[in-house]
Order: sequence, then structure tokens, then C-alpha cells
Amino acid sequence: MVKCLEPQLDRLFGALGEPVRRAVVRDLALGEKSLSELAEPFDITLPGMMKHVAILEEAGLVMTEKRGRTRFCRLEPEALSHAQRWIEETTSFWTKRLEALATYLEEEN
Amino acid sequence: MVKCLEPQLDRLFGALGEPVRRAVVRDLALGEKSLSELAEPFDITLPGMMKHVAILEEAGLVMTEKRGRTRFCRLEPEALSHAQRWIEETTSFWTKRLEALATYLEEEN
DNA sequence: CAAACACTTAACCATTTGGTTAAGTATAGG
DNA sequence: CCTATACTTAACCAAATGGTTAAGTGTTTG
Repeated sequence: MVKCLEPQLDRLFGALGEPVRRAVVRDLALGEKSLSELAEPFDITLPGMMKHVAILEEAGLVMTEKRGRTRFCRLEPEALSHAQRWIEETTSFWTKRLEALATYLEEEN
Repeated sequence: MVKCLEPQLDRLFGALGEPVRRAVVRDLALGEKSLSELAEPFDITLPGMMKHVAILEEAGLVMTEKRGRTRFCRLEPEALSHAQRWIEETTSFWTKRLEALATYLEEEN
């Protein structure tokens, strides 16, 4: 039996597995935005966008800060590198395996 | 209003947002495995593992083939590169933005 | 050919997800 | 101070998720 040792990766990949949230992540590269500014391009209510932003926050992708009556959202640029690292580790693991297999087949001749 | 143009990314990131499925992806780097071999390390039934493998298949991460009474699963090594490309595009977008901001602040002085 | 094996299908279940509406709270502006 | 703005909270909803059990189907194997 194996347990999950990487809940942060669950949240990170989970957060990215939704089109609105990926779009928000791209939007925020243009700079800080308020919740209503984020919601505006989508056919979505403000509470709806709040839930998406909360999920992005828990995934570590976004930071929010309230100034006056406005909540501003901005990117946490380090976050994506965790996902990237997992993918790189995994593909390099695959590649090594495939190279080992190729070597083996060559020595077979 | 913005629609989703990348359903494959939804499936890909969605599939990776679950610890059992990430573990399966790593397991399969060791080579082809049957459904029961995949299920064995986890506290999960065979139908449970079948659902995970089906999701990995729809995400394009895994190929399966039935030989005799056994269904073998193997990796589709190209699949992860789509996720990697999205992350790279997004972070390079961020980086450009941050560099532009740095330049702007420098010229301010 | 009978039984064991490896999966498959179907039905069900609790929880989470992605969304809503409606009624708040708190700040800004006139 | 009153009102509009911008968010927040709560309650609700349908559908999807991650799991199960139970009863199949199709392939070895003795």
C-alpha cells in the first residue's frame, strides 16, 4: 500500500486541470488584477471566480491581498516549477529506461 | 466570454492531479505492466484501478492492449511534453513580463 | 471440460467540483 | 450620512470523481 506524499502536487496539477483556472494564470502574467477584472472575460459570477482563485491560492499559484474594498490577485512565479520538476524527473526516468533497453537490444546482436 | 480550446490539457493536468495516477505513470517507466500488477501496490480493487487507467488513456498518457486474458499497459512517452510545453510557454510569458518591469523600473532612475 | 484466473460491467455510494442565487459586510464617494 | 461598489458568506444544486461490491465474460490450464 502506497500513500500520497505529495499533496501539493495534487493541488497544483488539479488546479491546472481546469480551463478557467489556466486562463486566469495566463491573465495574471499581464499584472495584478482584481477579482471582478478576472471574472469579467468569463461567463461566471463573482462567487464562482472566488472559488477558482481560492483553489489557485491553495495550489500556491496565486497570492491575494485586500486593499480597500478590492482584492488583488497576483502570480506566485515559483509555483509552476514544482510541476515542471515532476514532469522533468518523470520523463528523464523514462528516457533512461528506453536508453537502457536500446543498449540491451544492441548487445543482443 | 472565453471558451476552452484545450480539452486535452484539461484531461492531461486532471489525470496528473491524483496521487495514484502519478504513481502509475512512474511505475510504468519500469516497463509494461498488467492491470493487476498496477493495482497490487495500492489499497485499491481492480475496477478501481481500471478507472484510473481509463483516465490515463483518455489523457493520452497510457496505451493498453489485451493479450489473452491480460490487459497490458504501457506509457505514451510523448504525452507529458504537451503539459511541459504549456508550463514553459506560461513561465516564459511571466519572465518576459518581469524583465520588462525590471527594465522599466531601471529607466525610472 | 471444469475450474481458476484476469479482467469487465453494472449498480451503487459518499464526497468534491463547478456553478448558481440571495443576503450579508465593509469601504469609497457625493 | 447615504448609496453604490466590491467583495464575502451561506445555502443550494447537478454532475463528476474515486471508490466499492457483485455478477458477469473470455482464456488458460490441469
